[in-house]
Amino acid sequence: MFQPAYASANFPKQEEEILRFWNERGIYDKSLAGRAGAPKFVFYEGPPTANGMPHPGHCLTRAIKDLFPRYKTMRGYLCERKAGWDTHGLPVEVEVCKELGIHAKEEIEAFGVEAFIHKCQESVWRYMQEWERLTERIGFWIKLDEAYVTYHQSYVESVWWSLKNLFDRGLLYQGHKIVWWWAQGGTSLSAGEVGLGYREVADPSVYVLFPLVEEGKGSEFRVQGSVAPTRSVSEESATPSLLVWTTTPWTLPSNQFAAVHPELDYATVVDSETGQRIIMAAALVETIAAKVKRELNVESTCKGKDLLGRRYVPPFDYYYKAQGHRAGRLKSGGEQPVAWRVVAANFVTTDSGSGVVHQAPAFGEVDFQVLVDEQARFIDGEGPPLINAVGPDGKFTAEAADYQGRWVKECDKDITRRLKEEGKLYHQEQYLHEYPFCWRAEQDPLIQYPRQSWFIKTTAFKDAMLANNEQINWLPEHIKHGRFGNFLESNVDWALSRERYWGTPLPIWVCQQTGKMEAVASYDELLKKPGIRGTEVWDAAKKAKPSLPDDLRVHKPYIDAVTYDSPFAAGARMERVTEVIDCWYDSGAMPFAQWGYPHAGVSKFEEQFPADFISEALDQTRGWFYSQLAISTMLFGEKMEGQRSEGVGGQQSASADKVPSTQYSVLSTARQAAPTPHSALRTPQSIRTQFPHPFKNCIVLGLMLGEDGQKMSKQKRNYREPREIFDKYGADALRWYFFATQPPWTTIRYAERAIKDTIPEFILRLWNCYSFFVNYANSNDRFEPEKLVLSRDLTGPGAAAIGAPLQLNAADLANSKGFRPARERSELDRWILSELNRTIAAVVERMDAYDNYEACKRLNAFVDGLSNWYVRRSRDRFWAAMDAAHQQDKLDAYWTLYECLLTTAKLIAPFTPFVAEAMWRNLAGVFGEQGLGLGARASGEGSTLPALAPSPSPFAAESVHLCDYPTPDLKQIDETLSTRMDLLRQIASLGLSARMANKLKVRQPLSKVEVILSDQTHQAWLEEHDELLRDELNVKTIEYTKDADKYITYQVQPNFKRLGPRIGKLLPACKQALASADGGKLLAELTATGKVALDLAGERVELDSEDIQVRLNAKSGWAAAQGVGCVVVLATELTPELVAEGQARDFVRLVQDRRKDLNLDFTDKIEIGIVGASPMLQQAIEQNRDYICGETLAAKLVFVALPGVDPIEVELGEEKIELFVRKVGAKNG
RNA sequence: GGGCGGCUAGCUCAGUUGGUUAGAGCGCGUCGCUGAUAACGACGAGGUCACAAGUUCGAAUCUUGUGCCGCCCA
Repeated sequence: MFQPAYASANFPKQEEEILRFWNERGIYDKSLAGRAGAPKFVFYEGPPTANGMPHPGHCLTRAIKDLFPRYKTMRGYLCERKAGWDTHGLPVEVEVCKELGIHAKEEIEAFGVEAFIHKCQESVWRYMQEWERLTERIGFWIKLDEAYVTYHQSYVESVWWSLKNLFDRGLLYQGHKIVWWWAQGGTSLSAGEVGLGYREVADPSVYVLFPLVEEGKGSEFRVQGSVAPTRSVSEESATPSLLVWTTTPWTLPSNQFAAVHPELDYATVVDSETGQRIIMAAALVETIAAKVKRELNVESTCKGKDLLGRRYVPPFDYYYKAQGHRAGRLKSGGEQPVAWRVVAANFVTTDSGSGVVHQAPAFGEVDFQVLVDEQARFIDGEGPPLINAVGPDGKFTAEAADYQGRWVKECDKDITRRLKEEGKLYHQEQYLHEYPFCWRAEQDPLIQYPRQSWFIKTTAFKDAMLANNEQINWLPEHIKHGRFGNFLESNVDWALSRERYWGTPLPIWVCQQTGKMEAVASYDELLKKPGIRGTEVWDAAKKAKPSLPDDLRVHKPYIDAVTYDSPFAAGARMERVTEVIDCWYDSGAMPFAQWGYPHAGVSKFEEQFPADFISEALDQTRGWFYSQLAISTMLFGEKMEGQRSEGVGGQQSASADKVPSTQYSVLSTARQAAPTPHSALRTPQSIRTQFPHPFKNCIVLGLMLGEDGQKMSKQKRNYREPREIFDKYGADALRWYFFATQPPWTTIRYAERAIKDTIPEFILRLWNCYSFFVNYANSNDRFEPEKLVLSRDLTGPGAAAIGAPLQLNAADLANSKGFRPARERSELDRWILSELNRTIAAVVERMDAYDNYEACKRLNAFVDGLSNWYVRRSRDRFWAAMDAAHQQDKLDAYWTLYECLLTTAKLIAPFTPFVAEAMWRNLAGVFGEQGLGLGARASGEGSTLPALAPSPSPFAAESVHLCDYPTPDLKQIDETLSTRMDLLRQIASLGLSARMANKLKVRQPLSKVEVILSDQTHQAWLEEHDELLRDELNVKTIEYTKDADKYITYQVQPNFKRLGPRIGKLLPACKQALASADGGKLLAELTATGKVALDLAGERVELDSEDIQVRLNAKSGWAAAQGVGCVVVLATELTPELVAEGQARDFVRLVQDRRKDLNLDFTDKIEIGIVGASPMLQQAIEQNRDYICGETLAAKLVFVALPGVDPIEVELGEEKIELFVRKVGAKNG
């Protein structure tokens, strides 16, 4: 016997029970153990940060990360799932600062770096429990207790190893990065912080004249030591000036270039008043003329590219005086002045300004890139230096002597005034724009400012990364060449370092005397350095606070205290650089760092690299997706452009042209990379020859918006907390909502209603089929498969090994008592089994392609067919008596439904693991489990079926998640049957539609329907199998009418898809010709000769039956309904017999309602009394007495009151009668 | 400013290499069925497929442009 299944299941409660079951039985571990030795399916967990509450977006990620590993496990792969936590970075520091009520770096310093990082370490676990609970509750199977943690020493040391590798190969270098800088606070701000402080302000907008230097005249720059070119007075009017625009006059002293767009038109104009010749964008001449209110006469025009290389005299000579002459050798040969000339830049527009843009690379990220590009053209060391007349305090340095010590923004006016006095200012105005201020000191404008930073030379791997990207299967596909590919194409070197506190310390130590550096790959390696000192700082801290995790010893400030003897200079010490690294690097190192590789876990890493599957949301494109690809390509790629020979590291790899020059850097000239012999840690050959990229398939999830379509926000409360969703609807509902409502990459709008809807639409619908089955099987029928399924040793080749748990697939069931092969069963059974196997085939095919959405649609369609057609149309079979006449058909129905439900439980297990488990536990649980065996169950009693001979006790898999995923049995698939059943359902649908339109309710039997088909292929079959249709439509006979002209007209259309390529432009004429022809005649000709000929605009076109489409239209005056290829016509005349039968059915319905009201069990026998029925009605009831008594289980039907029974008054048609219903054997009264 | 994605029924979303009646679910309305009942079925109303131009015999679908929304980068 099955456990009773209640139609009103409490899914959330049931899920909690199943979670307990999984935990107690260790089902997840068993699912892995069951795949020991199987091929690997490698999954990587992109580490979430646990310092914030999880929200619905995280539920999606965790659900999809569970779906495919579960699926692949059932498909026979070993898929280990190691959890991970991202723990470093600015967000953590910000959280702690909030808690402490502080902001600035100096406040952190004042608070104490040591105490601060202790707080950070504690903070990252703040919401860990919520995360773990969510992970478990949503059914995400992953090893939480073996999670990797990015601040753990072993993880940090893996990262160190990789950085040492890069450093030794010359790929980790120092340079400048332009950051948004809060000068007063002495700190840079993250993008998020900058975003907080934008305000609209009016800044000066100045148009400055940069006089060009006449070609040839200024050629003295070639002579070392000579003075920079200037212009003589006579040149002034002859040689034009560039009109240069800027909104930050204070950056003009640091000018290095003037940028034009190479493809824009530039005009040389003559100022009608001053006679000056000025160059500006041609498109802006009128605008600027209007600004200065003078006529500007265009003298000539040229392209921007024609101006490239032209030299000019900058407005200030602080640098120009000494370096205006300087030239450097180009890589392409020849030489060029390093600065103060026109360069090309694609970002120049004619939207504002003059089309010529002042470039001060120190104070703009875009400008800086121009400098870097320029530097790249020169032989290393000979290119332009970075000019910067401003100190980190935001004040001019001695290099701009006139303004020394003054805050730059205050100098805008003085600078403008001076330009005006010197005749260099052409125009001045106010410019309204958004400009960022410090969000914690609102009066302080931020400036862009160069900071020394460490970079990884990712640009050297651009092609390798692009090649790897080609091999990744991105879903959706457009990510590959869209967002991600574009990002790779525009790759710039990775700015790795952060001037912060809580992060992986950059493992580079600097010689205090020579500035030479070396990298360290592990804490042990560090401790072995000669003359090591400073480890006592950690020892003391640990002693003072024994609860400190040992992992903190590789963090600031403890690691900073560790110094050792310099190998570069006797008596000098090596000290660590102060920076920590970008936490994205941590996450990207995860494929190897999660194992502590290469200090530990070497074989584990080799076995678990690369990943078969990862998934995160779109915002990880430049985050985790990139960091993984970049790091993996640099460390494990085969075509490592940055690497010479086979050696990973070593001096020879740091060749001059691959190591970026740092000589232009004022700050870093003293420090040079000092390659040291690399440690023995090398990339294993086995890894390097495999796929170099870190993941093969990546589902990029869409972002999840709140109920209002806005970004999810705690303040707006535009979503319901996951926990509440679980409690109200359950994890399966949420999961199905994610998987089945839309493809996972669409931007998804969180809709609680839609989550709720998944229950009746899918979960409950399936559950109803299941409870229907269980309740009938448990009824008097006693369908007990555990007593009918014979042992496995009888099932022949291909069956599971003896001793293995039963998975109850078709082969296991095949030798059971009362089990007939599908081909011997009824049409309906064969149909649903065909649908089942079609569904399996489609779901497997789609899931193997990572297409959960389409897979869900197929599952949903199957469950719909099972519920709304198979079970609905089979109810009578289950309801029939278990007598000789019905036994086999009944058993067929039971076996069919049982197989469908078992298989469906397996099919849905990866999607909705809880309801699948609940069904499986009951449907398969009757077999007992290993160790329990069949003996534990009573056998025989009460069964109406023959007892079985003793057989070895079979037992079933204890969890559906330990089963193999179903595979389709292609022999069971009958496409023709599917087509025919679709047609049958369509006819039924049309019949009901025609009834509706003619107010002929279904309870009223009709004598006949006539069906007209445009295509008679399946008509013979339909005629043979019309019992179902007669029942569904409640008609006595069904006729397939051939001579249909009285009911319908034909509408003939061309088959556009077929004819389009053939006759092209003649199609409209063809359509017209077919429409105006006599449809019936046309068809007759087609049937007779196989073709028809049309004359279209003088051309003869022959059409065969494939070339046309026929639609049937019902003529008016009939009770008919039309579909595309089918018309159904009802006979509407009613005989007295039909009316009586209709009344009988109405009466049955009333009695059944009454049974329900009386809470009778559906096997209870009753007695019926009727009072007040007309003779007509009495006669109708009498005529159908057997039918009525059979349907309602009435032992007695009388036309008198039943004593002691309360009657109810009911309406039957026009009549009102009193109805008495009593359970047989119930006490009177 | 650049890149990417989106815009289809009141709502949430499908729409398969372009094929002439654009679908589903929910919601709404009408009717019906029912011992699977937190149901179920049929029918109906509801669409300028964001807009414009183009390619084509034919465009929700391809091209270009515009608008709006979102994300990422500046």
